[in-house]
Amino acid sequence: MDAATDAARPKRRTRIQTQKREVILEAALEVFSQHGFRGATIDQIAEAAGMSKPNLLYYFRSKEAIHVTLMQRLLETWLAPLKELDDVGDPMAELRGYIRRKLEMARDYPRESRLFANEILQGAPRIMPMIEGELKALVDEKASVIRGWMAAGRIARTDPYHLIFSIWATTQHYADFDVQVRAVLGPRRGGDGRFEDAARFLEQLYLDGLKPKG
Amino acid sequence: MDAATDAARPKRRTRIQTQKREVILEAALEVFSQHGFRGATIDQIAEAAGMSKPNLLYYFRSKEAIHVTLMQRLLETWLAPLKELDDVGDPMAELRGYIRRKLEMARDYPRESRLFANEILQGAPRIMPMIEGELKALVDEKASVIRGWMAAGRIARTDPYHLIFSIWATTQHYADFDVQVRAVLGPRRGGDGRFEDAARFLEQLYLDGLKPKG
DNA sequence: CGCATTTTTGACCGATTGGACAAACGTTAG
DNA sequence: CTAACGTTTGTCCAATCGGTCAAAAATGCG
Repeated sequence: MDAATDAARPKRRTRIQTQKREVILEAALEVFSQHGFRGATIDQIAEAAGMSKPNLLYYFRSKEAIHVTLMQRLLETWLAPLKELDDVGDPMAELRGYIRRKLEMARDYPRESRLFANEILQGAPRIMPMIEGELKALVDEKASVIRGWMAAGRIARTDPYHLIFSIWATTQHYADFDVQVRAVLGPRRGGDGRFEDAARFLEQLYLDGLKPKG
Repeated sequence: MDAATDAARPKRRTRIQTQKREVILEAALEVFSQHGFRGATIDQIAEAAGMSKPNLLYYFRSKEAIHVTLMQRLLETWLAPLKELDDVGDPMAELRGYIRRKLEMARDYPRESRLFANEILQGAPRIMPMIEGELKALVDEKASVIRGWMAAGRIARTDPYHLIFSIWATTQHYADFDVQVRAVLGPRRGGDGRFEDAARFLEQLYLDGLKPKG
């Protein structure tokens, strides 16, 4: 039951090991993000990686080890946009930039978003420590930055945590609920332009809300 | 591979059948929402329903039949808040009411929200027809209502579809990503008050956005 | 080359899964 | 009582799962 920590100490790795582990992780991202952890099978991942199951298990101890390694790498990518939120920049421009970056990630890395969503939905059984650790620490830090902006009267006073949640929710929605979004918008409005439409809408929402001008 | 349509034609049902099917569906909601479709086992559902596996399979043909029946019922509950959005009411009050109702559903029926999210995440393999049918039709109708409000200058002009998406995303987030929300907020801010905090934040966001008063 | 190490594979295993089935049990109407 | 029908269960099965293992194949190296 102990967490399979393949990256615990820096093991010596041959060139082939490094390569193949990369191939496996890419294949696992594809499979896990489509079927979830329990829904995915080692055979599927092995096939997607172009190797036999025992061969795959030569590079990773277990299915869980693959998943843990994948989630660790993912979290870095995942937190990057928030890390860029800069204390000294213009508040509204910083927030707009953050929303734009998150929306771009939903567009360009939907598999990563779904993998993450799947894990959280199941109660984060394998990554809770990372949530309570790195992720919470970063959010606390940035919430504090945002609170500073509010105290200085540079943006409206509100709850910075729920502000961050709302940005996560609205942007990741376009990756996690993609099939629903496309089905509802239909072929015309649901085509390539939907991310631009979303960006325009969110910009207006976070800027002025919905109250009519006047 | 044909959809198990237990409710296709109105089969005769004894009192016991009606009762037990209800018990099974409640148990299935609990189990499916926690582990997803593939992660859940018939044994788990049977145990949660207080009966043996063969007994459960006497009332439902298969695991998939349970899931389909569950999703059909769920969709009704799920669309109810949007159905209440009233053309003739005050636009901002109507939208605020809709957000409130959706947030209450996230608070009071998180299992239903997670079950739905899980299904969409996997690509909606079992409920795509309902998404493209009932759900899309209702959204189209209400988007048209909202567009009417915009044309009349009663709320700001923007994309009504993405407005609805953003309300879904921000409210359901508190059910689907609950463990993350609670972990980030910590025991103090993540307690019972988090839904009221969220309601206050969202009300302000949808009303005025984040621009400082000036 | 020859030897050691790394990589790959086929065969196999125990556990779990969704589901089938017939027999047993309970209930009710005649 | 008893025949008919609805309900429940124990047992079983084939398929699939994650993972092991020993042996073969490939590779690196002096």
